Amino acid sequence: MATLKDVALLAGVSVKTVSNVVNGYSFVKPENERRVREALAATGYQPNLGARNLRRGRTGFIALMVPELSIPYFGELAGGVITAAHEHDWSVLIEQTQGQRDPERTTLASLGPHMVDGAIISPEALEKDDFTRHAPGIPLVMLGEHALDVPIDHVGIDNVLAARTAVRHLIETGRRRIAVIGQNPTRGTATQRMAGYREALAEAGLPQSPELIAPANRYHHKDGAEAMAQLLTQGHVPDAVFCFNDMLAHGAVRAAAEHGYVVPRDIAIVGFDNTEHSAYSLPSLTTIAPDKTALAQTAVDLIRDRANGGAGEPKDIQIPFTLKIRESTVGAR
Amino acid sequence: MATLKDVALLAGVSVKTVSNVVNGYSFVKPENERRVREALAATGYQPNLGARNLRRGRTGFIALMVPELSIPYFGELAGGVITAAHEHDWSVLIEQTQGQRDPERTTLASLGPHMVDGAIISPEALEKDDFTRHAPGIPLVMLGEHALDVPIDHVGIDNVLAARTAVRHLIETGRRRIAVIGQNPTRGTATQRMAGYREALAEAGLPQSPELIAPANRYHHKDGAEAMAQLLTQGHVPDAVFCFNDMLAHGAVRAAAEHGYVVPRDIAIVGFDNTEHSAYSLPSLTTIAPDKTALAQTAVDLIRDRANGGAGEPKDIQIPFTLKIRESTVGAR
DNA sequence: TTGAAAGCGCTAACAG
DNA sequence: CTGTTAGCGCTTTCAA
Repeated sequence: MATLKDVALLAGVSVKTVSNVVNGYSFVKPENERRVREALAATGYQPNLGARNLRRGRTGFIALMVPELSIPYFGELAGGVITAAHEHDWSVLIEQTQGQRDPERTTLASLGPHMVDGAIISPEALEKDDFTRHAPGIPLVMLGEHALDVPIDHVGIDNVLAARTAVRHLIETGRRRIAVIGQNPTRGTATQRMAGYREALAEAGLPQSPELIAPANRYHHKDGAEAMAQLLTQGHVPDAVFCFNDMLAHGAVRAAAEHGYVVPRDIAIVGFDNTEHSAYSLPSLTTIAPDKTALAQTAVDLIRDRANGGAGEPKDIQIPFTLKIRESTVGAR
Repeated sequence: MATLKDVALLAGVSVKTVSNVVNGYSFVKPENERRVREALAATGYQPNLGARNLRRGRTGFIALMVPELSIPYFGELAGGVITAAHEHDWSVLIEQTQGQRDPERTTLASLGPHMVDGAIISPEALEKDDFTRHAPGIPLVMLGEHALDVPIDHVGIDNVLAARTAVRHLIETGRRRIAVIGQNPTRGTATQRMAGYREALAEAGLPQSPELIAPANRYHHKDGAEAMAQLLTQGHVPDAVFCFNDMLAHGAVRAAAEHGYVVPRDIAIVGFDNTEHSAYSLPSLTTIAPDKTALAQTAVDLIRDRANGGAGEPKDIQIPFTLKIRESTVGAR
């Protein structure tokens, strides 16, 4: 691999001059520039980013920490982050945590200022303590939850309100026995969505029935299907279910069908995330749709601001969401 | 940020000794080790990976280039690659190309030996020429397609055989007018799957009807739904459809339903990729299931072998696949 | 305008 | 066992 020095030698000039040409700095004597360019081409010189960054004190990378890329929501989000990051000449490093505290903490701690220029983290189980202890010394932005009282930039949607909106919709369409799937005290997301669920019930004067609250460890189809099956076989048949993400919801729809219930006639189901599939499933899924593009953009912008030395209070930015009303609650088909 | 030197100063030893302790090298006098460890703790020392890698001539990163992370198949695959890479102390950098030649080429060219130690690429539209011109000088492994005759390690499934298997299954279950959705001459994947489709038809002595071949530019639900709608409204009603990925298939199922056709009674549908959703949709989707974990593992292993200096002929590794027979072709429910 | 030289933080010879 | 020292490839004063 050709280095600056090689090029300089070949062109018969100093490293500085070559560096100047490469970086388009101050005026270089045309004659020299020509020779440098020739040497550059002849050697096929490619700058060593590692060395350059060492010198400049930046890395050219930002990290993105998500539970699992195999969850379509995070796949979609990650895609958006990569796109947004490219606009600031950043490449994106992705780490997975399974939404568990230990991997989240370890990953956080491993994020040195020498690896990445900043990190976007989507923590589920992290505690305040983990932050204070393992602050990686780089700009950080939290994506999604904000149950933690830590002085870090945050971007997300109003989870409590979103959950309340979803449940309210079920109530407005006449449902009364509304179950929830996804309860999980170790997940920040779950806690907030539970709160919204309870608020909506309270608001409508409906009873809170513990037997209609189904926990879920992971948030895959399987978990939704199992939770739904359990509700149905234990005789706690709801007339609607609010699921904490779309995968749980699709699993629940399937389980309901397998048990002979028709969605939405017998049971209405609403999800959360509006992943691409939900507009095409049978029935299509009513769900909360966060503006994922804005989420990704904003997160990257926040990192950029801090990386450029932006100081001041941590920001907390709310991104809009909408409720997509589809067949799983109003049964158009 | 504390450096080795700071630690050495504080511990009253040389940098070398600190480096030895940090890297667990040769025996260090216990007394010194203790002092070093104290200093390490006191300063909260974190090695500067950039500098270390500069010295070692490695970067600690591998790149993964995929069309879109928002396609669940690639999300699942990327998750597997990240997991496998971690076992070799690599972090994974993800780049998206939209399956288009230009971004693929640009990304390939930008992959210097100083950015990453290797790259796993899942090219769709790249041509041989692009490789010879923009070879990044790092270990490369192609994931998925292998239409190109370039001397690069490759891991994938036998696409032609897989496609043939899928179509054969349709024929065996009595289908005769078998359409295909996803044809696209610029995509390597599509070309191979078309070949398998044709082989299966020929094998069974079925006619090849051009009007049953529906192209698709992108491979999302939308594209599948549109292609299906077009087939149906133009009067080319098939009794089965082979879709080049699961998203197209789900879109097609939905469009069929919207036009009043029942899957699989009127039209059987088979997909490709076996993304998580396909086991839970209504109807669940018959699809080709590549062993994604093996795919990811093997790709990383190939990079590792080359990065460790492994020479020799480019390898071409075939990963097994199975045909998951589900409701969309045999209608259990 | 260009060259020489220092140094980013680290590792690896090479002495001691 | 440990210290000294020379770079890895690059950018950046500082002089010339």
